Amino acid sequence: MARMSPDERRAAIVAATRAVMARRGIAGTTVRDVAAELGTSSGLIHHYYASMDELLAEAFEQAARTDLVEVLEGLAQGRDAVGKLAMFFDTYDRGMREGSGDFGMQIWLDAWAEASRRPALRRTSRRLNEEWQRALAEVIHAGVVGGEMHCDDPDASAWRILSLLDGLILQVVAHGDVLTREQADAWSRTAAERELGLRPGALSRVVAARGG
Amino acid sequence: MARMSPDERRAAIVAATRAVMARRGIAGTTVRDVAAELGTSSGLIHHYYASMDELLAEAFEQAARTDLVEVLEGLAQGRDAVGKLAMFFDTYDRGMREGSGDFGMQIWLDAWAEASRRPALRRTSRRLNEEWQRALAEVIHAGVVGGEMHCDDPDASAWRILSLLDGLILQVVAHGDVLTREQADAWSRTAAERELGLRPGALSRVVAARGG
DNA sequence: AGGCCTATTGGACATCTGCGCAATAGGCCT
DNA sequence: AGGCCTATTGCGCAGATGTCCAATAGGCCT
Repeated sequence: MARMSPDERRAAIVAATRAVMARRGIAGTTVRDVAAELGTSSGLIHHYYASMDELLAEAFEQAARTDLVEVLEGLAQGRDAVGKLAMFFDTYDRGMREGSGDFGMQIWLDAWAEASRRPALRRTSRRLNEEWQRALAEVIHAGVVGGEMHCDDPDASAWRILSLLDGLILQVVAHGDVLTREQADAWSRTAAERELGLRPGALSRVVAARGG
Repeated sequence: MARMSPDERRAAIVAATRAVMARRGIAGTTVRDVAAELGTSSGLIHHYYASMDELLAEAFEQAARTDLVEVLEGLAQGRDAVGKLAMFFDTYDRGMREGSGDFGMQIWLDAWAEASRRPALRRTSRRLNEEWQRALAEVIHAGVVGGEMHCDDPDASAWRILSLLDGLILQVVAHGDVLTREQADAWSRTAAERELGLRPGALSRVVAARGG
């Protein structure tokens, strides 16, 4: 394989790892799979990453951060706190049905399950979850200060909204059509409205869905 | 090892598998671990179970059903719908901190993650989750009919309460002390009270916690 | 007691895993 | 051109895993 600069090579390795991860899940991704995807030798991967755990954590970090950034950008587009929150759900829902589809969420299920066995992965997964929660908590706090929302404990509310979303999506991804994506989306918005003392429908979809 | 009847031996194998699963998770349970736990040879396991997949599915089914039955029994002890619901949270919380501890929930994380790859496991996991939801929905329905609660859609409320609980517990099990068990417990009760139009504290712990 | 069924053993086998290492080769610098 | 740094190779190692199999032994039957 062509000789690359360390930075390029590291990026290429992580990209290949993400591709394999999307196909086989985190637990099912091996050094040799990544090397094959990249068209290089397995030794090369260890030249850049001391352990598989480290590589998986890095690849998961990037994949998950891409989603997070997307949601944060959506958040920034809202003009007030309620608008930001509505955009949050919009972006999240769109990412779920377009982006990497169910597989984008599948890696979260894998990460949560593998967290107890892989320290590096646990730290990454935890940190990203906390970032999601913090972003949400900030919007809620701003909404309370601005008089748009009522909430005693923005921190707790953020965890509840996020955890409900996680729990609902989990059913969709793991169990197929027990719940639909539409139900998960609508129900989490409804719960957030109640959580923050908003009128029903205040967090409805901002932009109409594309695919019907 | 003493010679046993096929029925006894099968039961013993599943019991040993459950013990190992509680310690190492589903993905981390190997034939040799089970054999060691049982004090027999690994060959014996395959004499009764054609494949490891089959054994894991069977063991998960039994472990998950044990938890479900425990919660259903707790449910039955409540005198009215609100009391039943409070007992539901009590039993759930107790099972979480006593029984197999965090690892009792770890097998659920494993099951959800593995569901997309193992059909037998997916069916089992899905069916049991639906049973949890149905039990909750029935209590809510009864509470609405009896005038104790207000709820437009008991089915949806049951899914929301369950999914929030799943989502919160997930953080506790996967990420350590991001959230505490106590917060997961208290917050899910609070959310359920709001969901069903109950006064704050209506679903508080029935029996005082033992361990402090 | 003798025979037969089968529960049980203990290890072999092929495969896969992460990881390490000596050898090779690409490319920038003087 | 020559030299040096290091990206890259390709294989080997040790350990783990699921599965299979010939041999052993326990206990019910006649």
